[in-house]
Amino acid sequence: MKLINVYIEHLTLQLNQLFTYACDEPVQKGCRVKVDFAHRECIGFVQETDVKSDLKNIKPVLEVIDKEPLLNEELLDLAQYISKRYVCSVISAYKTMLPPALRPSSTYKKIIYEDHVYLSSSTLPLTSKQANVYEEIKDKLPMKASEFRKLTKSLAKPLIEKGYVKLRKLPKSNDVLPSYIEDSIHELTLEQKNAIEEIENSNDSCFLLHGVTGSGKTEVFLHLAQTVLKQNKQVLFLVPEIGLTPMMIERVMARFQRKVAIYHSQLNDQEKYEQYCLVKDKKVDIVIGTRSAAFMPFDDLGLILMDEEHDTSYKQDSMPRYHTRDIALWRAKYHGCKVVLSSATPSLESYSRAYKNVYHLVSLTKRIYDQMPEIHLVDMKEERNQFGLSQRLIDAIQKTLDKNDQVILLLNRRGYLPVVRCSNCNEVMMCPDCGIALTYHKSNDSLMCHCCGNVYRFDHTCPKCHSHHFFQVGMGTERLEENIQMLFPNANIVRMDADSTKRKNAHAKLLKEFEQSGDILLGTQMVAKGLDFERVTLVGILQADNALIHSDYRSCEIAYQMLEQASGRSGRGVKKGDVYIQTYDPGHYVMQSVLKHDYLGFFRKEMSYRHLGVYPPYVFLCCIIYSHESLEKAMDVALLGKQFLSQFKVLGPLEINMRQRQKRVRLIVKSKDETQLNQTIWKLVEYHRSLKTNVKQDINMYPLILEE
DNA sequence: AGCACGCCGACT
DNA sequence: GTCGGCGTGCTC
Repeated sequence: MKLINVYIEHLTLQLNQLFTYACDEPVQKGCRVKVDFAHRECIGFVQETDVKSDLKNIKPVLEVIDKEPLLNEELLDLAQYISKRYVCSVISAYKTMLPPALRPSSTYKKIIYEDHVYLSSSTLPLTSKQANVYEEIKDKLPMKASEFRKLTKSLAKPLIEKGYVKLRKLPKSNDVLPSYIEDSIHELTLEQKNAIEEIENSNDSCFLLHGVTGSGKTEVFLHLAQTVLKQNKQVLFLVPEIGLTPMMIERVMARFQRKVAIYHSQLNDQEKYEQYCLVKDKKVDIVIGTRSAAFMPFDDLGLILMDEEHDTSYKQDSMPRYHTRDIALWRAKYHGCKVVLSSATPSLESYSRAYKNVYHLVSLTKRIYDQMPEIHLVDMKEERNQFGLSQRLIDAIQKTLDKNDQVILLLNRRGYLPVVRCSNCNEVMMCPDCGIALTYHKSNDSLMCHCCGNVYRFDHTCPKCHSHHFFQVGMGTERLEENIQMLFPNANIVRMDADSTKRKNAHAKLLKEFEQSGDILLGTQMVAKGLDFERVTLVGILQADNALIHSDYRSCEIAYQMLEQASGRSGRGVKKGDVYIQTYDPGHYVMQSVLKHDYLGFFRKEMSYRHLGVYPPYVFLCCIIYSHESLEKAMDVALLGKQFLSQFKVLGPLEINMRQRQKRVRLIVKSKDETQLNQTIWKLVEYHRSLKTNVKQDINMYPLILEE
């Protein structure tokens, strides 16, 4: 009797261990099996074959699901690395690495197939009509059966029956590629040429391309990719979750034609599966996509490009909480290829590594059209606030519209009213699950929790005192749109936020609409990222201090990145651009650094604060959240956890927002020694299991955002 | 995470 | 005397 070791699906970190089953059928590492586990059917993922065991009661596997391994050796190894580094189960790493349709889940996801027609040979006689059609279409094969029937009409059947063509079932494919655009090849600037040469001629493996906004980083990317493709190697092109995804895909497609796979969260399961197979079957050389694209089954990777490397969407905020940068570096090492991280506003972590020559720093200091936009800090203490706008910004918008140029306005808050407060009894509408204020959305006349996404009916009656009157304080993008339309009745306004981009491809559609006929693009931070429209010469940022008031250690870095990136959307063409930043604190070093486009100045200042406060990149952090319906219970277990971690500096326990009606308590662990931190956290997992408590412990290694 | 097991209170 | 409440512990 042959024995195998499998990981069991769905069980949390508590059960990150192998279980032995008997299996006489041949089965390989990396395949799924169906097993009986604790009196129910589960999916197991084969990790080891031909193992020895002296356990009694070894059950047989019920069914071998896969003939071929789902993951190759490299990706199986990568899962072990993710599990170790991020303190998560190996099975959770496998799950994120696979497209949903192939995940080791207990519910089978259906893969839809359709018929394709292939050329075949036959000696059976054809009628002249049949022969004519056959001659016409035989060079166009293979094609979809539906298309074939359209072309051949009634002659389809005899051609198939006589064996001149044959049918084969393939997974149904949808065209996920965006509309085709013309490629525009730009003459490289001297800086760009030097950057390309420096990267290609170096023996270093990881580069940080620091280029100011509008300096043509994409063109550098495309040239580097070209060289690698000529060597018949593959290129992975990573982009952040939103915003510039459609624009970047278009440019890569325009340059390299159709041998591109695309992978991002907006694809449905079927589409993801198709794109995954394109890579697995070696039908494409370039993959462009968001963080999940980092797990594509490459066999000969030649280059990894990571655009806007500072973007926080590169870190997954559910298990496994990996950072895409770590995955990129690991895979580059495995394939012996280069990684280029790129940003106009690098993360402090990456820039400090470049500073210490861990990464090779390459800089682009000039814009293609050589003119940085001019920044105007508008001191809101001295301005009258009209519908959220200062007179200076209103004048600037009017001037820009008069010139027939375009405007981008950024307000990082969606909805209509961020807080709904009864004007009679001061009651604030709150989310019962999260305990935070609900936002009023006018479009569907409802209250939404921006934490959990729950939507509640709103009958405009206070649940406490039954009054019908509410304060109208604060503003989100929805209300701003209304106000702007009032101020500029002839302007065509496009609003882009999480609400207006919910539908599929809404992103690309809104951007197209703005490009063709829009005057003002108004939105949340997603309008700050990567957009490249030559006619935009004014960017206005409202409530710029919002980002600074968080207590998070990273809030200044995030604020700086957001302001500088948003500023970078202005004046990207021949015309000079302006940026108006409305703030109550124009003297703040974040504002002053943005004013002078002084990244290095910001970096030095922020690093000195991080050093003083003992925060990354000077130490490694781990964030642990204990949750339970009783605050007291969660607090008790958190205190035990803190005791267990007494060798480190631990902040907390601190009560934070509830989630799903569970009270939550947070610990933050700081350590200068990464290995020691990692090992101790694994011991904490063991310790927590030994407590046999029903308080949940959730671990986030190297967190980017602390306030949850 | 489920789901069986087990130890007490309410009820035909 | 039994039905079922949910706290606890195990899963090859």
